[in-house]
Amino acid sequence: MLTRSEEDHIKAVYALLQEGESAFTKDIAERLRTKASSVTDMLKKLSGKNLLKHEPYYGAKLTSKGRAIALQLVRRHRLWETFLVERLGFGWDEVHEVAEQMEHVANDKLIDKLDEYLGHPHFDPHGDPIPDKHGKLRTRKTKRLNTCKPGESVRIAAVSETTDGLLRLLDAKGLRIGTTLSVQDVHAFDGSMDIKPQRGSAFSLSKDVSHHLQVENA
Amino acid sequence: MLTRSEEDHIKAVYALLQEGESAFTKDIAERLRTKASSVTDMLKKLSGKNLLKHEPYYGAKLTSKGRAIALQLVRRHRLWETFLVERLGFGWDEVHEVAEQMEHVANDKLIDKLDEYLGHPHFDPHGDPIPDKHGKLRTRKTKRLNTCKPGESVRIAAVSETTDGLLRLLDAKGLRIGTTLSVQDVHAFDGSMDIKPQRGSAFSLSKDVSHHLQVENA
DNA sequence: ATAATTGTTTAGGCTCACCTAATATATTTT
DNA sequence: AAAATATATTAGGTGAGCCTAAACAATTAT
Repeated sequence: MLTRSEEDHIKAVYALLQEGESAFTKDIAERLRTKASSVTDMLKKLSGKNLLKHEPYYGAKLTSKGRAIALQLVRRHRLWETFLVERLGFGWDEVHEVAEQMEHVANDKLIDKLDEYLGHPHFDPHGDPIPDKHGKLRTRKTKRLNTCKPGESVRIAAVSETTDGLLRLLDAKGLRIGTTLSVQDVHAFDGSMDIKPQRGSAFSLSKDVSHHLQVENA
Repeated sequence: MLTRSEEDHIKAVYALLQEGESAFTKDIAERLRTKASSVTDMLKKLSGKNLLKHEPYYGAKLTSKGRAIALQLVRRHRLWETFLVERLGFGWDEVHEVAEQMEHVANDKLIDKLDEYLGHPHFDPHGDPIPDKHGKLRTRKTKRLNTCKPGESVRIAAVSETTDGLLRLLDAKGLRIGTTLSVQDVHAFDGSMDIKPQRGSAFSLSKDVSHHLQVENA
């Protein structure tokens, strides 16, 4: 049985490894709004429990045991988010905080039943894949919108969930999961991009935004 | 913002005050599976936050602020129990532990939406009343089955939720919330009672059981 | 009324998860 | 290559929430 803090650290390491090569102390601390020295302590502790490998000064990697736990947490988080949006009628920009708390409720039967109740969804409201009972993730070939070239036609598959200002911005522009759009122009100067949704008129997106949109070929 | 432990203590005090006159250190400790000295510490702390009055050696009483918090927790707990049974298909004997965890998820909007989703229920799966948003409880005139006399005809309104062996026993005997039954005989020797459900044949219940059944006139 | 028992509080200690400050290592700049 | 900078670890400290043991208060039995 893990404490909440242990779970949070494992999830942070998992998330950072998803984003890049390694999970560094500093980045973990930033994500958890804590200090690097606290993270070092916890990495040692988790290392002792065989949930991750901590090479001092070179970051952390999860063991398979640790990864299984992280996937379990991600599963819980995304199932609850799905519940909150689809059943309780929350906006997709409001659910992260709440799910962050709910994911720590530890009861396997609960999650199995919730999964069933929701119809075994494969993706959450932000388009992120929900690991199944065994930690298996459905993968898609997606790329970030900012890497697309003028002329490409793509569908929005997922949005990085961490920033809720972003979600409100997308709402305001009428962009959501499943929206199809074509890239009209990319401006080298600032990386901004002119896009045209399938229905609706063209407008431009900053690189900050396009970078957080995962798209797949339409 | 209260910690989980603070919330647990307030709920324990509330529950004990419901059952009897006073909430004593020892009983709180027992309920929380902790030690009396730890409870004393916490009572001091909560006293300082004006959530309860602690008369040393004479137990604790909640202030109105403390009672409001307790009712809030009871509301969360019973709404989640209702969700677990009615939506996820849990048995009524399986939900206490899980709800014990879920009740600590703090988000008012979540509880309001859950309440709405469930259709603003007034009673939980064990027949216990669910406080509304403002902490108001629907009251009924119930009595314990063991206080009934032969010849009385009553309906089961609620079952003390704390003992899950009891709930399984009731399941096995076909007794549930809403079941109507008549009292046939009461044996002075052991306080056991012969009852006959409206449909089905008569059998007897120990005082241990009848004492935990809240009934109302049929 | 005194003694024994039961329950409560106080005193002092422990662990967990954090912190700051100091030190060590790695990386980047000059 | 040396110096400056960024990041990580170690050392030592703090508060929360628990603990045990001892002192204290109230209740019950003799």
